[in-house]
Amino acid sequence: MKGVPVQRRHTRQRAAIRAVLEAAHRPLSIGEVLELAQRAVPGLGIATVYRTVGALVEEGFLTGVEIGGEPARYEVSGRGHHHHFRCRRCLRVFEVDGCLPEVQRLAPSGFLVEDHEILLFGVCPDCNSGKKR
Amino acid sequence: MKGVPVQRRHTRQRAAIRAVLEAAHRPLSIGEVLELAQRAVPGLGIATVYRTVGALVEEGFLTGVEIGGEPARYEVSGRGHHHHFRCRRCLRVFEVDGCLPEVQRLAPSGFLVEDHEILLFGVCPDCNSGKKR
DNA sequence: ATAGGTGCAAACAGTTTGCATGTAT
DNA sequence: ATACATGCAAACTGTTTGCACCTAT
Repeated sequence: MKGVPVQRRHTRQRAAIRAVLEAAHRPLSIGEVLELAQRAVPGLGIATVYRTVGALVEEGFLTGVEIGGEPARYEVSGRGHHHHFRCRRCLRVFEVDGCLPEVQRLAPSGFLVEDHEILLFGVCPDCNSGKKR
Repeated sequence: MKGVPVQRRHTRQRAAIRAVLEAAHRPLSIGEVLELAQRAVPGLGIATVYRTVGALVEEGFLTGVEIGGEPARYEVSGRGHHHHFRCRRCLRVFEVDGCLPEVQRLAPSGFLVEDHEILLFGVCPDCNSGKKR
């Protein structure tokens, strides 16, 4: 059987993918990671991005950010509990610090709430000021 | 050119699809709609479900409920502002009445919040009491 | 030398679309 | 009669996987 590797190797593609995600201060989609990482590693294939990002999620280095209907995005872990804002114009997703612990109490009695997600939709500062369209 | 139909027809499949969504008191995925509606219309094809649900959304009869990573679900419109709870065991999605208007204020200044979504994850009463597994 | 990693292409799942046929009006 | 709806299969998109080749260790 194949099994999970017992050891990770340092490769150019893995380094590029990590670098791209660390540099971005917002969650990136697989496509965004591919495009950005290809600047450092031109021949980079999309399968490698999927596999590497998947591995980084398993390692706990990355956390997936799922927003309905759209492809998953990934951000570096460990920035504490936070939520997200998605801009309708540029379609980028931003971090939103803070939370409302009361959300847990929205559920009707009988429902056991273990986790929650708050998503905000609107227009980001850049797009609102007409800067980058 | 093709264009949008100027008139809707009443067909068995459309009636079955509406009925299924009205009977469910929770959002249903395309697959769930197909399975349930096929009890009334055996030969029903999945393309018809996609097209009909899409049309019902355009008409405003249905509203899409998107939960990250999973196929979209649909519920009948007009039940007022509410959010959703997703059970980790049975994977069903339930309505959650109420809201926290303060969520709008989570966004950093400069961000224009136009809408929001709150998702709760956990275990529903059925699954929690060990009823249906 | 060898366990892992990479790129390519094939395989998949969910969704959309073209088209010949069926049917509500 | 005719415009709209349906079912099937093909086409697409995003994601996963098999495999021969490459490379960090």
